[in-house]
Amino acid sequence: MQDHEREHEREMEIVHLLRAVAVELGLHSTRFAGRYGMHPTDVRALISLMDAARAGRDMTAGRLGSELGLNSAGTTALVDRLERLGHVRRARDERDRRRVLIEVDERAIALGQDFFGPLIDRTVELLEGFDERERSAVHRFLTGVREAAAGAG
Amino acid sequence: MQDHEREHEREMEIVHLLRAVAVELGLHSTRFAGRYGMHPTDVRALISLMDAARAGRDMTAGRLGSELGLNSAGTTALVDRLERLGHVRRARDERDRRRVLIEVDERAIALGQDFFGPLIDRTVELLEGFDERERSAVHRFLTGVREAAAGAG
DNA sequence: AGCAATCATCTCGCCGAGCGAGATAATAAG
DNA sequence: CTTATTATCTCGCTCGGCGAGATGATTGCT
Repeated sequence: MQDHEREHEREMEIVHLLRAVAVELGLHSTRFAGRYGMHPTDVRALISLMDAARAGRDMTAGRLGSELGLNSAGTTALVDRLERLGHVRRARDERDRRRVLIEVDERAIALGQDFFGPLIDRTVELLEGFDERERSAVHRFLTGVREAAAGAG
Repeated sequence: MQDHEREHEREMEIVHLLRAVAVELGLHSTRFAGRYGMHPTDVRALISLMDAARAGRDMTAGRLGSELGLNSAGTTALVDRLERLGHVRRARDERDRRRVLIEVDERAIALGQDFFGPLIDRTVELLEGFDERERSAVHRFLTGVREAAAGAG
């Protein structure tokens, strides 16, 4: 076998690893959802809401729905479910009273940290064993894949 | 700001990048599903089936369902859908006639390659710009995360 | 061999997530 | 001030997935 063939196999192995990781992370979210009586979409919604909160942006019902690819009916149902579970609150936007702001409850945030925290910690530990050039490689790889996935299809 | 704090921020940035990649790959699968009249579960099923085929393992209805976290009723419905679309065939296992082997149709494989091929190619190209130590870093990172996600929760 | 227990899949009836169409209320445009 | 647009919600429906249980095939026990 030639060198460049061997190299290509090595690259394909990484591609399959990446897919396996994506699947595994999906399953992890699903376990989280199931444990707290939610569905995958609800978890994705909480993640979007926490991202927005961390970035200091406020989130409306409509924006949440469009990020998740839901139409308005589905979005209303989603927020109803999360509100019923006590994970979010609805609040009218006083500047534009057509809009409904969705606020995450502090306990939902704590729940998410309890569940995803260990995984995040393990990942950070892993990265602490890397030197700067290796971390940079991981960073470039992930950035490149994200752009390829967002751009393709 | 201290050095180790800066380093920790860099590591958390990678953690968030990883999550973003997982989300983006999920959305990409969803687009593929929507384009061909399928649901996310159907795509995951085809991926499992192709993985098995590539590894030379044959896949039964029950094993497929358990990999996807479906019960037997849901599995039957899933295989019905895929069969109706012509993506798979049912075949009795002649060694153990209780079992139903699921075979992927060649055209379904071609479909998947058409859709995921460009993304895979872009990823391989990306990796070709990496030297062996960098590739090794990416490989170790993905392996570590996969194990952490599989083990946690 | 013969009968019970187990296993793999399928059928039936139901629940609930998400969609399309359209209603309602608030804001913007003319 | 009337009309168009925007944000959300309501209603009725489809269909993926579940629980319970039926059916057919295999294995174990005696």
